Amino acid sequence: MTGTTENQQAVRRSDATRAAILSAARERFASDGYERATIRAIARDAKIDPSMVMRYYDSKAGLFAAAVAIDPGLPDLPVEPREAIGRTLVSHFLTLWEENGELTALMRVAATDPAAAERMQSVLREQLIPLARQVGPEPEQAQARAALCASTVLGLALTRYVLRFPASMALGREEIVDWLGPTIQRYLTAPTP
Amino acid sequence: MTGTTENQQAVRRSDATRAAILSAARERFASDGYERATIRAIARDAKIDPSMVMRYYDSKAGLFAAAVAIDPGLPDLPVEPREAIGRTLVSHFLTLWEENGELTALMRVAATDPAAAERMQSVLREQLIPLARQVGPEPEQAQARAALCASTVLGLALTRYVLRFPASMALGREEIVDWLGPTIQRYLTAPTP
DNA sequence: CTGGACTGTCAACAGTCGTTGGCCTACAGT
DNA sequence: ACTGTAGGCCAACGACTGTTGACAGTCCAG
Repeated sequence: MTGTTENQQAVRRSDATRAAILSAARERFASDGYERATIRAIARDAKIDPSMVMRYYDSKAGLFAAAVAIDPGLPDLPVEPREAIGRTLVSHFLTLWEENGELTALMRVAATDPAAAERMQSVLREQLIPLARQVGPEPEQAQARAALCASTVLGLALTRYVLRFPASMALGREEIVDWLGPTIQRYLTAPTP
Repeated sequence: MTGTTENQQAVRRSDATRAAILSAARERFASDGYERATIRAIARDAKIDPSMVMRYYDSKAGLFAAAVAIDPGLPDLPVEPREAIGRTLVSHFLTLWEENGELTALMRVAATDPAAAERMQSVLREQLIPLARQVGPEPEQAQARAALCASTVLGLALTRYVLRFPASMALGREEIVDWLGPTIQRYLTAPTP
């Protein structure tokens, strides 16, 4: 056991270093992608030796996994009133992306790494499809409806946070909710066209 | 001059090799992204020596530029009837993406390479914004409307061709046009919400 | 005070990458 | 037939990568 207490969760002296590594890794992965974000560069940012990264996170893949571990927390969304679910979802996703830079990193990497793509898909499978089944008509169409919602939301994230199109970054938060809200609402609740 | 004819466009003996390199490069870039698609692997696929790639395309960057040179050809789209522009655009984009695998390669690379991202943005700037200015009300909002359309279409391409979400790949062509068509139509022609 | 575990540094390994230059072969123009 | 040039292969360079092991200082428990 380490630390000054006998608590089950020990406070290690290296926690600050671990956090510095993780923070630097998130920035580098988000801006450079997986391959171009080198362990040496991350270590330089965190002002430690590259070998420390290996000691604390085993490998580059392990570091990435730790850096993008995040929970979108969709299940806690208020489903009522049902006619506002579209705007609620869009608004929730906007804050999620703006608060967590690791989502940009995850998406940049997912573009070329199947494992990261699978991780993004799990959000759709475990959170968006159940939600579509819950609020939409014809539960057997929940897959299609959820896929459309994912494409809408991820499309905005792509042009705004990953590709950084000026025209997309210029959109105001309210503007986005006003335009995308009804779209999501229709995908989730409208009858099949 | 080379070749058996005196035409202004000489037929070089190496044209077959050039084409083989370009084809192999498109496949590798599309499936692996820029960094993981090595010149050695591309050369192996094309059954030639890696140094030939350098001879014909100068560098890896030059090869990539040649591999993703493509014209979306939006300007020739029929604008009439105006109430069908949404479905027309979606349908056009679908065939475009399904016929040209290099678009997937371009998007995969654009996720981490600013130059490729700029190239994607140029489509929006030079083709989508003018179209929005042409068919939509309030021309000063053409930027925002075009950005929303780009996010819609690229979002579908992302989930369907890049991330390959099963739920998105399961959507039929008609289904996509039926759902996304009205969305694009609204983004382009509806009054500001 | 002392031993051992923890935090950190340094140098090096083995592999891969893009890229280069030399060399051989085969074809085309004269 | 002869020769210059283009097509192609081979071996190697230098740089950079993830990863490893040996070594030094630091802290805490006994």
